[in-house]
Order: sequence, then structure tokens, then C-alpha cells
Amino acid sequence: MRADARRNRARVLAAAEAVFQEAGAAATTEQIARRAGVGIGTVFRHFPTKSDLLHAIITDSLERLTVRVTELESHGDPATAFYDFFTELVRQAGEKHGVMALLAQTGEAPAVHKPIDAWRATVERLLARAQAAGAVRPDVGGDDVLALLLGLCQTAVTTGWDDTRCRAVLRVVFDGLAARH
Amino acid sequence: MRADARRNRARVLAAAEAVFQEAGAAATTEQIARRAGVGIGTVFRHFPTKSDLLHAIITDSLERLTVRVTELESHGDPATAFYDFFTELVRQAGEKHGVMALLAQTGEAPAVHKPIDAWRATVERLLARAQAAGAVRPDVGGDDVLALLLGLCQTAVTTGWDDTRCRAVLRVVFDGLAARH
Amino acid sequence: MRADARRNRARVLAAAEAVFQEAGAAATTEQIARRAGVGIGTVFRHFPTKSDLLHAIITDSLERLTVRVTELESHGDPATAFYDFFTELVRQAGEKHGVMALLAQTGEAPAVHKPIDAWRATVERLLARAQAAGAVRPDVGGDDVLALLLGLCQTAVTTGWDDTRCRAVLRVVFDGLAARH
Amino acid sequence: MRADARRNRARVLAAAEAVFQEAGAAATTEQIARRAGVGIGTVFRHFPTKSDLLHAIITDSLERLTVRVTELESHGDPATAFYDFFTELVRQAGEKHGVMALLAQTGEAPAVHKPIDAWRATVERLLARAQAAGAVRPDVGGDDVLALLLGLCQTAVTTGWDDTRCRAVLRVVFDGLAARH
DNA sequence: GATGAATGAGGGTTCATTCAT
DNA sequence: AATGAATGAACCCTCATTCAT
Repeated sequence: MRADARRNRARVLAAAEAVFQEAGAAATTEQIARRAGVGIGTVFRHFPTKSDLLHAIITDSLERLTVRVTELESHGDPATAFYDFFTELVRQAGEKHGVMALLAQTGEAPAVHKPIDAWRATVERLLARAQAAGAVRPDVGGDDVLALLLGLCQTAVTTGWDDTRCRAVLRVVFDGLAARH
Repeated sequence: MRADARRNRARVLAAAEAVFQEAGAAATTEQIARRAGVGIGTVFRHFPTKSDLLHAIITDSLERLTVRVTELESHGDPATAFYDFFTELVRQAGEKHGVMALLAQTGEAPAVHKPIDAWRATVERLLARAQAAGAVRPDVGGDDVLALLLGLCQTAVTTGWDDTRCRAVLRVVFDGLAARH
Repeated sequence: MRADARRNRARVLAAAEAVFQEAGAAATTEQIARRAGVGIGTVFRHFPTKSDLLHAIITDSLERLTVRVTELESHGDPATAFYDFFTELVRQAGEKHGVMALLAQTGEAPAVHKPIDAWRATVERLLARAQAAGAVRPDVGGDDVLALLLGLCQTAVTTGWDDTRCRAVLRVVFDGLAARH
Repeated sequence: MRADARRNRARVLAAAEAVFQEAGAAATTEQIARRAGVGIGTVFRHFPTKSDLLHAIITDSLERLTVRVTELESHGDPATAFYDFFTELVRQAGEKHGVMALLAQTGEAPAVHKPIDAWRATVERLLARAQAAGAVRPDVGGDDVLALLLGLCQTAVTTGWDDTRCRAVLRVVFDGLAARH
């Protein structure tokens, strides 16, 4: 029965991510349970608090992203790794709508500071290598890059960018990041 | 009695803006009424729905912004007007925290499409003049600029940028916007 | 509408007392609302917490009892006042079943310490006068009397004493209270 | 495998008594299972309903009390046996807090009438002998004594009597019970 | 027009009980 | 026989909205 429980936990997590995406921060625990095909009690068994669920989603997402960064780093030159990651993230951002909105809501943000901080380190390494390779101007810090990244992701999501818009905006930002002086 | 009503409407609007700023999306109608110094019934008389209230705040804000654009346009060269406006907006974004969060919640965003569209024309004019003056690359459209603007504003608000971060991020974006080719 | 509100508050209070009596500590807020003929929101408007409701019931009850003591004191000799009060209280105890049970539940008791303490003073005065008149042995304190009173009331309620049982038990206790040495 | 089951039953019973004592009526079945060191399923195998568990605790307690009465009867004179039992019971009452509270909750009390009735016979025998020895007035019945007993136990529990209070109250009641006429 | 009391659907959460393993 | 994950009715409480005064 350990296997069942683990499978259900994963199902709930996936359902939560999906529902937060569709319904935004207003997503209900019941909706999540229904989507996962389990009783509401099961959701609470695995995530005693809505905040716990949120925390789990963030941690989970960031872990997958960290894996992706490592992959990119091992395959090509630092500049490509950096810009590909940036591009990929903004394009995929649509999936994170609800979670972002939820994070914006007061009170929950502190709960996810730790996983976010852990991830920040990864992004900073990616940036440092791109800067060492001369592909990114040296006067921007990891936090600035993260800020840009978050901003673009949020808007991509909120206003539903298509591929053309995405490309246009990223071109501007990338030119800005590459600019000397 | 019409004067009374109009004054109350304005008071509620101001109170709502203030309360959304302080309490975020969780602000209740009662808090707004208390802040405005009126009964809750009065709030609902002027804005039959919370959505209506939200709509009014946005419309109101955008109208004030339009005025600001006109002001900037009449005072200096197109490049300065464009970049000053952009900077100012991102810096002031903090004040709109709660409203943004609420907009992110499903169902409300469509309600404010119209006032945003109206404002879009104003921003596009500002951009066109800056481009004509050679201060902004010609291959970005108004929508791209708006997308960047919204993204940065949202993140400024969500993650609480201070002035240093603000300046760093804007430097990158402005360099990107000014870049030739 | 102030009058309406006051009337509703009283209705809720009465309903709560009745429902706690019938359903015991397990009484739900909905039952109370239904009994009072109001919506559940009204109950919460007047008593934001179940604990507040409990507190109000206790305070209310004790105030009525204090009035009753004063009445008895002004009408007859101290001995009669004391024993009549004791008898009356035990006989009426049936009405307080649920409240007593609720008090017994951990966590709520502290909330009602103050009104109980206030009432204690009244009972102590009643006792002191009866002792001064030689009708009650001098070696019992107010707390001892209250303890006896509470114990008998609770059991009267829990086990449903009829008048005969009541008289028999009180005879024993009164003899004990009157005993010299 | 029968031995295992019997041992588990006993463990659950002991755990339930302990947990009800510590957590009061709010004790959950899971707490009990955890304390007993068994799975929650095991608790329900032995006691299909929380009410069954309660019933078993009461029955168990009363059986032990019956044994205690027999012990007291065989060791000394009837008067001492009677008064010692009475005293002992009230003093130990604290241990039954949660169970009493639970009994007070609607619907459960009837379930334990039978074991209480069985025990009544034992107490009545104790009383009859004390009366025959002239140590207790002849005009009180077993039910009166039980009523007093229960009342004092409940209050001892509810209001947390210390030894001094216990002695003071019992002195009054014993004087009343011994009184002639 | 203004007021604020009343309303009740809906949210998060708990826990006795069931059932697959 | 034992386990503990799953279930869902029921609880307390909130808050947008309505309506009597």
C-alpha cells in the first residue's frame, strides 16, 4: 500500500498544478481532489495545508528546472546554455500561472523562499559562466536576471503571449543583456 | 444630494485603491467601506459588484496615466518622454499590488480589457514618436513594449524591488530597446 | 434596525441555551441558527466565535442568578435565603446541561473564569450571612459550597433527578452543612 | 494468533483510557491507536465504533471497582469500608475526565446504562451493611448515594479539586450521611 | 441616498469509519 | 489478523451581496 500512496501523492501534485493553471489562485481543494480522482481527505492526508501543497508544487517545479539547467550546461557552450534556458523558461511559463498568482498573495511567499533560494544558486552559476564567456554584460547580477525572468514569465502567462510576441520581447531583452557598457 | 453621492463615489474609489494596496487581493468590501468612512451599502450602491469596483479602479488609474503621458509629451523631447514614462511607471507599480493580484484571479481580467485597450493607443503614440526620433529601435511594436512594461511592473510589485534593482533592470531593458539591429 | 439587531441577539442567545441543553456540547452553530430562526451568518455577526457564544451564555445566566440572590436576600432571613437558593439552583440545573458539558471541555473554561469569579462573590456573601446567623457550620468556605453546588447541579442534569431524588440528596447535604463540628 | 489479538485488545483499552484522560473528549481514534502502538484498523477491529470503545472502558472500570469493593468489605468494618470507598472514588475521579465528558455528550450515555446498573448492586450492598452497622442514616437509598457520588466525582474532575477541597467537601457530605433523623 | 444587519453558499480542515493490501 | 491509506460528511467560519429601516 506504500506504492498506492506514492502514486496518489504524485497524482494530487499533478492535479494541483493543472488546476492552479486553469483556475488561478482561486483553485479549490475540492477541484484538485476531483481532478486527481481522489477524495478530498486524501489531498489533506498528503498535504495537511493548502500552503503545504503550494510548497510542494514549487519545490517540485524548481527541482525539475534544476535538472534541466544541468542538462543544458553539459551539452553546449555557456552562452547557448544561458540563452536557451531563458527562452525555454519564458515559453513554458504558461504552465505556472496559478502558482505565480498564489505566490503573489501575501502570507504564502515566505513558505517557498527556501526552494527558490536553492534554485537561485543554480541560475547564478549559469549566468556566471555566460558572463565569463563574454556572452552577457558583467554589470548584471543574478538577482537582476531572475527579476527579468520572473517578470517576463508572469506576463507571458497573464497576457497569453504567442511565439511571435515571445521572440520579439526576448530579442530586446537579450540585446540588452549582451550590450557592452 | 448629487454632490454628496459623487463625493462618496470618489472616497470609495480612493479607499479601495489604498486597501487593495495594503491588504492585497484578500481585501474585503467591509475594509474598503470602513476606510472610506461609509456604510457597506454605499459601496454596493456605487459599485454593484466587486468586479465593478475593480474595473473602476483600473479605468481611473489608466486615465490618470494618460494625462501623465500628455504632460510628458508636451514638456520635452520624445526620447526622454518615452524613457521617463517607462521608468516612472515601473517605479510606481508598487502601489498597484492588490489590484494586479486580483486581476490575476480568474474571471476578472477580461473585465478590464477595454480600458487597457484605450490606454494602449496612448502608449503607442509615445513609442512611435520615440522611434521617429531614433531613440528606440524600429523593430519593436507597441504590444511588445506593453508586454515588457506589464511584466516589469508585475514583478516589481510581486517581489518588491527597491530602487537599485529597478535601475539595474531598466538599464538592461533600455539598452535592449535602444540597440540597433 | 438597531432594535432588530438587539432582538436577534437575544433570540440567538436563547436558542443557544436551548440547543445546548438538548444536544449537549455537540450542538452545532447551524442548529442554533435554525432554532433562532436566523441565518448562520447572523449568529457569527453577534458571536464571532463559538467560544464567544458560550461566554455570553454563561455571563447571561450568572447575571440572572445574581439578581435572584439579591431578591432572596431582601425577602427573608439569611438561613432561608441560603437554603432556598441552593435548592432552587439544583432544581433548575437541568437547563444548563450542555453549557456545563461545554465548560468541561478543555480550552473553553478559561474564557468564562471572570464572570464565574464575579458570581462567586455573590454566593460567598449569601453564605457568610447564613453562617453569621448560625445556620451553616463555620468551617466551610465559599469554594466548598460552590463545589457542592456545581457537583449536585451537574448530576441532577446528567442523570435526570426527579423531585424526590432532589429532596433526598439535598436533605443529606443540608444536614451536613448544618452539622456542628 | 488469538493471544496476539487479546493482547492488542487490552493495549488499545489501556491506551484509550490514557488518551481520554490527557486529551479529554476531543481525543481521536488515531491518537489512541498511536498510543497503543497498533494501526488504526486494529482499533476498529476490536471496537467497531467509538461508542463500543467507550462502553468497554466503562465496563472495564466498573469491574475493577467491584473488585475493589469486595476487597474493602473483606478487610474491615462496614463503616470504614463504605467511607473509604467513597473517598477513594472521588479522589481517583480525575482519571476519568475524558470519559465523563464523552458520556455527557448526547447519545452515548444510554450505551453505558447496563454496566452502571450492574455496579449499582455492588454499591448498594456496601451501603446496606454500613447502614446496618449504624454508620449511615437509614433514610437514604442506594440511588441517593450514587447520585451524590457521581455528582462529586464529576465536579472533582471538571474543576480540578485538590486534596484540601476534596476533604472539605467530603466532610460535609459524610456528616450529612451520618446525621440521625 | 445611506446604512448596516441579515443571508447563505462556499472554503479549508478534521476525523470516524471503510477497505485494499 | 493487522495495517494504514482513502473516504466524505460535517464542522466552523468568511464575505460578497441583498434588503429592511
